[in-house]
Amino acid sequence: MRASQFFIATLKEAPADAEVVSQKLMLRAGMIKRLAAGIYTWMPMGLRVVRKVERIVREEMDRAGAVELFMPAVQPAELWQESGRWEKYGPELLRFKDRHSRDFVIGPTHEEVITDIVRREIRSYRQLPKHFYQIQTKFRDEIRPRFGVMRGREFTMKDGYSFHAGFEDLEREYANMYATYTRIFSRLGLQFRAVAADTGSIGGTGSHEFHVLAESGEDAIAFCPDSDYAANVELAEALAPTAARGATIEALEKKATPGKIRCEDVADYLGTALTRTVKAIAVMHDDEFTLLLIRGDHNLNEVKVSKLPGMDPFRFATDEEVERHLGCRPGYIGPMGVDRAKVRIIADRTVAAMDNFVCGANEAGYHLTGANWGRDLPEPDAIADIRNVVAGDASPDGKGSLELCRGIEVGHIFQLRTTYAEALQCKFLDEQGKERIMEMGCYGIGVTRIVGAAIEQGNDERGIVFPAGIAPFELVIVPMGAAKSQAVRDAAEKVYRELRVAGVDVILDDRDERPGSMLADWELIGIPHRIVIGERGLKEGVAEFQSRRDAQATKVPLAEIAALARSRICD
RNA sequence: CGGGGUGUAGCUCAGCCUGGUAGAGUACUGCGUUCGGGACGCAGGAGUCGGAGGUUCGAAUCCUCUCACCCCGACCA
Repeated sequence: MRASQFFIATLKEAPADAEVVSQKLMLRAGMIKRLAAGIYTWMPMGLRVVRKVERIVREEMDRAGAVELFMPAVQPAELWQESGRWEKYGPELLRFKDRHSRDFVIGPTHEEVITDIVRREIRSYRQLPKHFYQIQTKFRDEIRPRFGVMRGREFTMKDGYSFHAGFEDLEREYANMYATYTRIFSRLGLQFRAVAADTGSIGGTGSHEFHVLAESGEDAIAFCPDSDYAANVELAEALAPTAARGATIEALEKKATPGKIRCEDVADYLGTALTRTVKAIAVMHDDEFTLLLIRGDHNLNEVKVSKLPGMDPFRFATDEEVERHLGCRPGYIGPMGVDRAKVRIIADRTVAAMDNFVCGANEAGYHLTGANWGRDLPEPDAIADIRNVVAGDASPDGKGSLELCRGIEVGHIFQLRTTYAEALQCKFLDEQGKERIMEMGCYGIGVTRIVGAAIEQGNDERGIVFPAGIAPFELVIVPMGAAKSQAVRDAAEKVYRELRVAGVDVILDDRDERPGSMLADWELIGIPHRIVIGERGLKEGVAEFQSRRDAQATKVPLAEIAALARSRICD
């Protein structure tokens, strides 16, 4: 490729609304153009990256035994009504009517369509198992699109669906996909981690998310460095403390804490540790008022709470409701002296094991110190895991302690079991000639999100640092002052020809820009390797080779530079 | 949807408070000088000031409505 024929449109400044580094760099490098909220054009430079990601995904899916097809983005409402998701999916599902006012959707995912295909095509256990996948445009009408291509409304996704005669075979394919995804993200050059995910309404353990590790990630991940345990923080279990409750040493005392509402402030004011304080969170389920107790330094896990019996759905109580049930406004509420016939108290496992703690006095401006279960107040009505794990917590697998990191979800594998197959009556005949419902798995990869995630992970002050496998070009040849020097032009053309013949994905910058702006452009775009050819070097018969991460260029005899570049690219 | 903010040239923004000929940088075009780290000079093209209505002799500026976008909270690859 010659730069003059290609399309390069870099920007010195990023549009003001760009938030994360990947979005800024992609806009500056001219890879994407925003058309509407969460909707982007992939410009030629960016599209090359998408295509390279797709190619790796496709190769590995094919190798894993999946077979590619291509389903329509536009889908009739009937299928969605049949699966029940026409009602359940909510406003994220983009719906519209055609000219005959028939209802359609733009597919946010393709379970319905693929299940419809399979139920029509597959009759016998002899045709199973089968794994179909596609790389397709999806549309999800996100509440708040942001972070450019990482949470767009229109995006490219690889979605695969496997169909099985029985659960054991689904488990086999699930393991196959786990391995395949691991291979894909490794080949993409990403630092990632597979984590156990919430299986929501389906239940069971059959779901893993693959996260690219990045500070800007929207998901928190708990993992154990001493084992392979990793889980979404929403899911990671906080074990009960192993140490038993201590002796009730301190006397219960009421202390004035004027204006101190947050646990941090109370602890500071009383000169005690934050870990000795207990915060009470008032929630409502229908008309039932419940106080949730967690240690001052911990955070409530709403997913865990909503899984408790009689808590789904719950909401936070209003100030007025708090005052009605406790006779005190929020900030000083606590479990002490409440009417337990009307107020249920659920203590986090950690809180249940605390002694001599600090809590609100249910009187504005006062907290209690030296509170003890049993002596000062009845034991909680229930003890449960209702908090987020924190770094240092014991790993649920008993093999050490947890650490936290942030991640961008780029893949998700899921044992769907028979949910969709049942709704759409996707059946087959088994060996006994008996009709049975198929077991299903689904497997997604956010292709366009990967581009953003890779840049979040690979960038420096000069721009993008792409993993070699997905950069728009593997190598760029930058001739210095080509307009003036026939020797430079000839040398550049010769090296360009050699590399092309060798099968290198090379771009020759024949734009005759000033050296500074050419170099700055290619660093911004993140091309992994470059060869600089100039009069200065040619006099000594050398050109320069430099990889994107190298601090300095290496001088190489002109005759050898193509071979050197080839070997460096293959590393 | 609730709360906050912004709409002026492709991009970054000034001008608005206090109404009076629409600006700068960058990008683009031409010429000249420059040419190994985003050069410089001169000349030029480029904007329904988000839209509609109103106040006024006069509105980018004041008022009302509206649309779009962004940021903070509840969804997902």
